[in-house]
Amino acid sequence: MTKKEAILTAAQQAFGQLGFTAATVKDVAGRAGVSFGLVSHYFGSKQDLYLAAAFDMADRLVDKLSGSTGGEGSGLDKVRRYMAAYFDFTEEHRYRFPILLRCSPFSHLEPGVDARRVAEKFGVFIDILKGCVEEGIADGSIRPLPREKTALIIYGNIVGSVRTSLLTPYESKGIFLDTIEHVTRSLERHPAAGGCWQPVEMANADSGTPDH
Amino acid sequence: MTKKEAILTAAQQAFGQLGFTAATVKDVAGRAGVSFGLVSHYFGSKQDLYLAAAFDMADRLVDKLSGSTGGEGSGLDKVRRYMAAYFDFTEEHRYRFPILLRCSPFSHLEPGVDARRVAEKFGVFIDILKGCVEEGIADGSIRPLPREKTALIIYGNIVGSVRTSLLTPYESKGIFLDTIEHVTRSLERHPAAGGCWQPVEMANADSGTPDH
Amino acid sequence: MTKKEAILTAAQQAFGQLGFTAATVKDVAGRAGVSFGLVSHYFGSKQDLYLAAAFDMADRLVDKLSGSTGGEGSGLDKVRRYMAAYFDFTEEHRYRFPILLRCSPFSHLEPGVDARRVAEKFGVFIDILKGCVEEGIADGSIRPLPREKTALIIYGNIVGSVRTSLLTPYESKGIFLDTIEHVTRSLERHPAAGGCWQPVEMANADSGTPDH
Amino acid sequence: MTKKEAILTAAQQAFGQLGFTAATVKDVAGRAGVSFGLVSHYFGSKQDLYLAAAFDMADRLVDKLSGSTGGEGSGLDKVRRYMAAYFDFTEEHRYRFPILLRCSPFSHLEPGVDARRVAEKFGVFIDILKGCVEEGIADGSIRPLPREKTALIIYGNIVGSVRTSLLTPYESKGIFLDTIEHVTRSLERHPAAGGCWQPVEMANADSGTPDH
DNA sequence: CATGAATGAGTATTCATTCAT
DNA sequence: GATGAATGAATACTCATTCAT
Repeated sequence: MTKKEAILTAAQQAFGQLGFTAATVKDVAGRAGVSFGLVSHYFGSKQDLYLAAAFDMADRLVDKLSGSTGGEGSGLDKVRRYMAAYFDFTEEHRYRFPILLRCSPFSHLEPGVDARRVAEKFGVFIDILKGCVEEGIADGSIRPLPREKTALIIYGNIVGSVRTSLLTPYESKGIFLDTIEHVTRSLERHPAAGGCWQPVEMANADSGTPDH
Repeated sequence: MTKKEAILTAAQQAFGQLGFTAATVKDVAGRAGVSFGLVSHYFGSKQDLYLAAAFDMADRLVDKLSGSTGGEGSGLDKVRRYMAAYFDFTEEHRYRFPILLRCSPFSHLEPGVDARRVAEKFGVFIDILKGCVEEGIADGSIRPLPREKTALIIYGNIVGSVRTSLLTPYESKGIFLDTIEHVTRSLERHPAAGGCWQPVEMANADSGTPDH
Repeated sequence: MTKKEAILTAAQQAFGQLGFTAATVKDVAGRAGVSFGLVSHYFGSKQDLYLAAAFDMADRLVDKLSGSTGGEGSGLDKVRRYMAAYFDFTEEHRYRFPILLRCSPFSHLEPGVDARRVAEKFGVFIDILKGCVEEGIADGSIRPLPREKTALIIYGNIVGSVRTSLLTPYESKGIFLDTIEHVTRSLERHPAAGGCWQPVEMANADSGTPDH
Repeated sequence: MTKKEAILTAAQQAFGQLGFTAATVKDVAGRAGVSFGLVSHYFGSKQDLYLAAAFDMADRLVDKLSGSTGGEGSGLDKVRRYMAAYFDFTEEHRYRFPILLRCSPFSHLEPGVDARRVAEKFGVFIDILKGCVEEGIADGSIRPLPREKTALIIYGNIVGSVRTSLLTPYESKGIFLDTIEHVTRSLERHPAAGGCWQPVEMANADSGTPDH
């Protein structure tokens, strides 16, 4: 790993734990094992570093979501695969993911962070999910529901459970799978049949092998 | 309004907008129209002020939720009334509520804030909701589901939609009512009948008359 | 004890322990069990209170030294009685005396304290001692030594041992009596005879009954 | 002189004049001609700077006292040389020495200063002096006296005269030499002979060439 | 007499940023 | 590429003092 990569990883962890304001450039440099001068040498200002760290994680997540929602399957299946991939990603990057909880349009952006650039970047997450919902309504696996709002509600559902799992002290083992079922029950057009969708697979359903 | 109350209200707004670290005591004093010395005179340290501001809002919300979930009705009804009351509260206190989004165990607590005191305070929100779920399972209005996790998922649903509505630039008009239906569809035991629950009433269903 | 007296006593203790700058008016009020407004009501500014507290102790000490050095006896005897009275006083007022260690021309006066008023007040201590030395030289009990400097050296001897006893963690039990002998050996004109002076009596030679 | 050294020297002067609480970091930076940020960059907190400044002077003084009390001579001679070296040091560093008057176990340590670290450091001064006294008692140049207490009394004598000279407005020219004679008369075993000790030499007997 | 609300100057400390090496 | 010396703006907090009740 180059020193530049080390700085980026350290920034993701530091900002994820402490937030933009409370994390310090010196702390990032310390975690990365480099002098603090090198941070600005590579990434410029603190805000630039923050966005670089967040966007790097966002890009990885977009890749994963795009990959998971492609291919065969009903729209409802794809919604389920989207959720599973999202949850999987949070556990895969347990220490680096939290920056996305902070640097997102669903969170309070701290002053000094350019909100427009963030909203633009994260619109993609909603768009991919909305595409799955639309597909499901078209193929009959999902009830006729308002597309945009339904995507937002599901996304809120996802983030809500991620927050519960990562941040709270409450007992939430297995909440990710339950959340997928919760959403499925609400969306599915033919609950009686029960066979309109495939079971999801999550690499790290309970504990997994997180980074670091 | 006494100056002490003015400081508390100003703190709720300032911390809600900017967060614990980024908000400054000077800013709070300025919003309240008092000298900054008076802030520490009444509330001590910044952290004490932060918790006082958050707990004041939490107490108000607990009162509202307790009141709304009492009385007649099925467990599913009570879940619906809980959600309606919660959403109502966010719109009623549009400028003072956000501190509860930040100072909660579902959020990253900024360094310097005592996490235990927060978790203890907010456990009540989950407990009330869990009580409604248990009641619904007992009276047959809600499917047999894991009680604790279901309460957490619903709570995550609520907070997810509040975040979408208050923080994102996405089009989310009416998302609160849709979220209630989303949760209802997922929980209800007899979807066919459709009559196990009563329509909810929200004082501020779309825009309302927020504070300030 | 009136509240005014309580404030003065509290000030002597607080300033003695913490010094002028580090002690606070609020702390003095707290020790005295009165509101801090009352302190300035009675004593005006912090500096005025400081000097009032110090001068009150100084006046008590001057009375004691004057009383002890009067009456019969050789000059050397009077020097010995002066020292004994001084040491006695420090033990009698163990918690209130230290302000005199701080507020004296032999100490660094903290900025904000009027040095002239202090030097004027404390000149009396040296003058009384110098009078004893002069008497001793005249009556032959003390060697012919420079009067002023000898008084200053003895006074330094006294204060040095008081500091050792009150402030240091070093083993110094009985140091007051040894200091008197140390000074006597240095001053006496006829050491061989050994009978030119009377034994001193100290009320609290080792531990005593200090105030508070 | 590097900026770091300049800060240390400035701190010695500022703390010596004003004391720990009253001296400000800003003042130290101003005297050293550097920005105040550099002070914490090099020395951390104000307390760390205070101890660094005091211990630097203490180390210099220990070196001087050790050097002066080594070599040939009776124990009484060594006590005299110890005193001469001590007095010499105070005049050599007239503006930087006073911090040792403040930051010593013989002074009130201001709140915020670690008393144990100070007591440990300054125990050496007493130990060296006690060594000389013991030597003198052994070789017969000093009367049989309690070793520890005698060392403490002499040390108090020294500090008393230093305080008189440096701090008071009283006429004290030549007091250092008189103090040495005062102590000598008290300690010497054979005053009649008068030849058991050598005359001391002080580099700066009256005014000298102080620093700065 | 007595209280404490209210003010604002002053201080230590943190930290992003720049720049010479 | 890499370091850390150097700066100064910003902030939480303390505290003496004033004044209305």
